[in-house]
Amino acid sequence: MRYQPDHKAETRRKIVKDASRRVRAEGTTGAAVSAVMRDAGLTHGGFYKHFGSKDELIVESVGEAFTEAGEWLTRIARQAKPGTAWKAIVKAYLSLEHCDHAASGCPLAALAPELARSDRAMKGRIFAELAGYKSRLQPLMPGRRAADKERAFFAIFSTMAGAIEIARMLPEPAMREKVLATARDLLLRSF
Amino acid sequence: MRYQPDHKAETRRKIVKDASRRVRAEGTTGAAVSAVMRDAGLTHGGFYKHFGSKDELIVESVGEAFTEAGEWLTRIARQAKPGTAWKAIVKAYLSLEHCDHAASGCPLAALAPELARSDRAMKGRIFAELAGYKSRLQPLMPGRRAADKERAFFAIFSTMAGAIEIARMLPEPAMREKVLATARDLLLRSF
DNA sequence: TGTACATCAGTGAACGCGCGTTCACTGATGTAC
DNA sequence: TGTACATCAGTGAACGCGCGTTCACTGATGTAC
Repeated sequence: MRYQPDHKAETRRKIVKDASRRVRAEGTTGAAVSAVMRDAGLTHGGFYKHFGSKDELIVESVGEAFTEAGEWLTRIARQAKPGTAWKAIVKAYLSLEHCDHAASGCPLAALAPELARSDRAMKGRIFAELAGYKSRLQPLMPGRRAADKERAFFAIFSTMAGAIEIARMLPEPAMREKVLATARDLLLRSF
Repeated sequence: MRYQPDHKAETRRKIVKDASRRVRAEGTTGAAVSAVMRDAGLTHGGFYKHFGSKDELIVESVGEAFTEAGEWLTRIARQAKPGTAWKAIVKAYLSLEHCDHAASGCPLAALAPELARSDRAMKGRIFAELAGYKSRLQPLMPGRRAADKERAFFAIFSTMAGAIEIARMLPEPAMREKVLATARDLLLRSF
């Protein structure tokens, strides 16, 4: 064969990774198949050798984004002093760095309303990805019992995603930082 | 003339109102010019008698959405007992009713990430609409000084918009209500 | 060992479609004379 | 008072364009004999 045995699988993974960044940066409609394939160094014609439809790519890209964001935040938690993991997550999530780089950030802040509008079949698969993100991060949340941690997850990620989104609408970095700091203060003093 | 003197202005306002609902329900790319005109009982050909471009309609629709949401929440505040205005706003915003009806709800929860991605010229105009929303609602927020109320506005609307967005991704009403209740609890106990 | 054929990831032209946009036209009313 | 023309909100066909998708083809490698 012309290529290594796992060449095709690697190409597919690269397409998903590139698509994941582009979807977060430009939205699900903004990330065109041809642009994604160009990102991966390929031509658009080969796309359907790897995926059955663009929707399939979108679902996998969103899954990849949740996975990457989950890895990012668990790494942050691992590097934090014992007992401060969730505070480290809040500080990293609510940073100007995250705010100004949607492409490598949390898909909730980048895409939530669009994902909520997707059709039933897709919505189910995307919800499964969100559930995976939650089950990965929930143990790092404050609270004694699992139910407390679950509530903390929802409250903390609601505030963080909303704050990043509002901050991203603001033209001045100083204004963005003000919104992020306000959300940080609310969360750090409330749990 | 064939029509009343203010007929054209009224038609334009109807187009903007209908577009505002459709944009909140389906996103800026989902709300096609022809669909918006059909909503208003017109054909798409007449669109450019009223608007210079689709972007112009989007900006005005988002402005209309902020105005409608501002009126809704100030009405809620007016009907609340003295000193509980912001709590009434939190309860109304974080209701299943609002969660399940994006078309008539807050544009932050329906559109924030898409709006953040719009090009510089549009972004400036959309920021101005957000600033109007903020200046209308900030006086109703908890806190003594204006700076406190501003921080409360950012923190509360971040949490509320994020919670509605996450809830809208969930398939079961009970799960949506759990997220909304969690965000309500956080806000009502933190200010 | 050498030739003919099979495989298959990737190419690039082409498809139909819906989009934003344009434009010649309609037809009811107002105005000029 | 009656006729010719101007106005202008709205119509509907058409435009170019980019999209998702399809498909005949390429060409390097592996296999059959």
